[in-house]
Amino acid sequence: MLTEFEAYLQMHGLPGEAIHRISGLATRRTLRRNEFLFRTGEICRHKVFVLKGLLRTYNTTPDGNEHILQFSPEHSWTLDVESYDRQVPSLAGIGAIEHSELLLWHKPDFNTLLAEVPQLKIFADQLIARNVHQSRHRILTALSATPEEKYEDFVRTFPGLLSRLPLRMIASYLGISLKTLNRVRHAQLQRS
Amino acid sequence: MLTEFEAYLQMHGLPGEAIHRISGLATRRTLRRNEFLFRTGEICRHKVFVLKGLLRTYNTTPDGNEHILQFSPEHSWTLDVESYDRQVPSLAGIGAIEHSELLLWHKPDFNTLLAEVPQLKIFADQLIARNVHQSRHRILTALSATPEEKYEDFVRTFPGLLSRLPLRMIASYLGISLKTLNRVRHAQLQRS
DNA sequence: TAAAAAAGAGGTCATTTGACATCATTTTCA
DNA sequence: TGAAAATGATGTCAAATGACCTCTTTTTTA
Repeated sequence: MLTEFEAYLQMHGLPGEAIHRISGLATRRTLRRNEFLFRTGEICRHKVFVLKGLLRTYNTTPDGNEHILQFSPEHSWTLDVESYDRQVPSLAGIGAIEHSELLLWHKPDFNTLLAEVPQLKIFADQLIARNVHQSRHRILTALSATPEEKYEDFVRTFPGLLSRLPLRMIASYLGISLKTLNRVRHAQLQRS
Repeated sequence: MLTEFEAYLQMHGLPGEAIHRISGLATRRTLRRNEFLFRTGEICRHKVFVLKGLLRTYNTTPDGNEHILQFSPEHSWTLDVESYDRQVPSLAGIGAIEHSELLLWHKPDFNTLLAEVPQLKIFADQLIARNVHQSRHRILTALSATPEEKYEDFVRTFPGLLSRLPLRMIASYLGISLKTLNRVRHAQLQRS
């Protein structure tokens, strides 16, 4: 029987043997709601696949405001790029919004896999490409969209997350205040 | 004798034979000031290296506002990721701010190089990683920084570009109005 | 289950920001 | 070189936004 993760890899075209090797080096971890995988200042040592639950990558500004860079629901990958790549203390932290189950790979192990399993390298490159596209889109939205457009874009892009997130986190992700988010939502109700 | 581009590749650790193959497939192109490499709606067919000059990647919103996603000065690479990767009409355009000289590679040619010159693939991966870091940083700045902080960050990050760009383009890059940019600059003068 | 904490709705108000317009200066290019 | 275009500085004003506050409801947890 395949685990859920193995089915995920199979669905993305990886052959059985590759799947076996990748799974073999993973360790499992559970995070309770509001628990952290690591906080600002710690080093991001693992590549992370989210089996179940929902994580957030956040950054805290000097004045104490928290900004959410990314939500990572089930079947997504996450890490703090900068900290992982260079193994330096992170500026961002990752925490669980819901009770979550993760698979972790130590960086050296994952690098070994990338070097020895060509299909994994190809798949990882695809994920990075998608990430680059999404970043572009997010930058453009942040630059040019009104709060209303940002919210509509969020709803369109992550329809499934809307009901799982407190509004203040959506506001934090969009870079607007909770007040403004409420105004947008209220205006939309008026119109419909 | 090495061309400037070949020296650039050598400086980044690529061996002579690889450099030769990469150069061999490039074509040159000159853009005059305000000329476009391609506009919104066209397909981005080339990978681009800027030998001299300065390009901008911009996006025009439905209401006619232009937003600058990226400046590409000499010795940087550029393209419209989405359009290049999938060979679909671009949402962004690329144009010359200054008279510029470029090297272009057709996508199939560059893919051949990536497949056959392992050092190029490694180098390209490094460039992508840097791009991902920069995107993160830009997203965070867009979300959390005040106009003043955005401008200071710009000056810190691209000290050399400041004098080469009209202020309205800097404002467009930062996602603030020219008016606000002027206010910020004026406030800084007051203080110093 | 009861107390505590978090979430969120909404009011008020000061501030920031952008839209629009004008004018002087600089740059471009025919 | 001289006309035309672009640049950018600045004023005015209205609108958008966030900070701060209170109150209610929901959720968490001890």
